[in-house]
Amino acid sequence: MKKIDILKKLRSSGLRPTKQRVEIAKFLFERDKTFHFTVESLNKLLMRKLSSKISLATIYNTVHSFKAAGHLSEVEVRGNKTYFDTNVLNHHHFYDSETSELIDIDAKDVVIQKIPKAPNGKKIKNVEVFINLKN
Amino acid sequence: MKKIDILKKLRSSGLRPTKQRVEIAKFLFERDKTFHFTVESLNKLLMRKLSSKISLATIYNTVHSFKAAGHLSEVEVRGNKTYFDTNVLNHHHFYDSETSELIDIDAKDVVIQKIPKAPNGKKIKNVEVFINLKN
DNA sequence: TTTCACTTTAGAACAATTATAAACTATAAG
DNA sequence: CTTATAGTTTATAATTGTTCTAAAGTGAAA
Ligand SMILES: [Mn+2]
Ligand SMILES: [Mn+2]
Ligand SMILES: [Zn+2]
Ligand SMILES: [Zn+2]
Repeated sequence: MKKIDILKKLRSSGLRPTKQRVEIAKFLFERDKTFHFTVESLNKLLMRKLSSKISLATIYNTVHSFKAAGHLSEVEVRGNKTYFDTNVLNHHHFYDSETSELIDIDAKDVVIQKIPKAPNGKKIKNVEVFINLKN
Repeated sequence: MKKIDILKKLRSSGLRPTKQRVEIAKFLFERDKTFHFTVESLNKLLMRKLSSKISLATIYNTVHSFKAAGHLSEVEVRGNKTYFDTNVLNHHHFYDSETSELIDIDAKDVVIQKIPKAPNGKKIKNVEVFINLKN
């Protein structure tokens, strides 16, 4: 993903392409593989990468804006930090609790044969499969 | 589950059956259906139920002790509170984000046909299926 | 009964996140 | 270009969930 696309991505979701948002978006979206992160880890990586500092509040704001715009998703991981995911397609995860590392699993690589029907009056929105790993 | 079993359960896991632990264990384990809770919700329910107050620190201590003893499990739910579960068997969940309610799914009611193999050097510990609901 | 390791407790400390409000800036209008 | 302004960033305070501390209390072994 090129910088011009970053600008388009921001503008098309009603987000002004500010210096900070562009830096964060470049960092998050100009990569080939999915990136899973917490705000804390993103902050550390950005501090290392960038000369100028982006305030922590801005990182929170931006990540939430990107999520609201559908450019990031949230992954549920044990512990009390929130994990985000640059893969916004429906997919699943391996989770290595030793390293706290998430690995994507393509939705097509998981086939579920049997699933209970949703409770009365409810529908199934989506199914998430979480595979815990050990050594 | 009767009180005598509660005492056995505590003693057999090396936990002295103190007044507080017995009250909490009775509240958690003397029921037919699985109970999903956060420490906050448990605290509120206990305050309502009991005449004497149990300190929040004790509720945290006790829940952690019960979890360590294998009497409770932890469920991953979006948000930054930790959810606990009186069902310690391998099972799955429906999650209704409208009401923040978890509903158990018996392991045998989910059959997975295809799953990717674990990454190099890792093994699969367990598979958790999380079914998000909508109205 | 006495003793003491284990437990409870109030409150402090800590960690993650959100709110506040003042300074700053992208951009649209003139 | 200027200017006006709504949107944005920032430092910092506030809030929330959880863990730590250390003093007082208690279950149970002897
Ligand atoms: Mn989490
Ligand atoms: Mn959680
Ligand atoms: Zn992912
Ligand atoms: Zn459950």
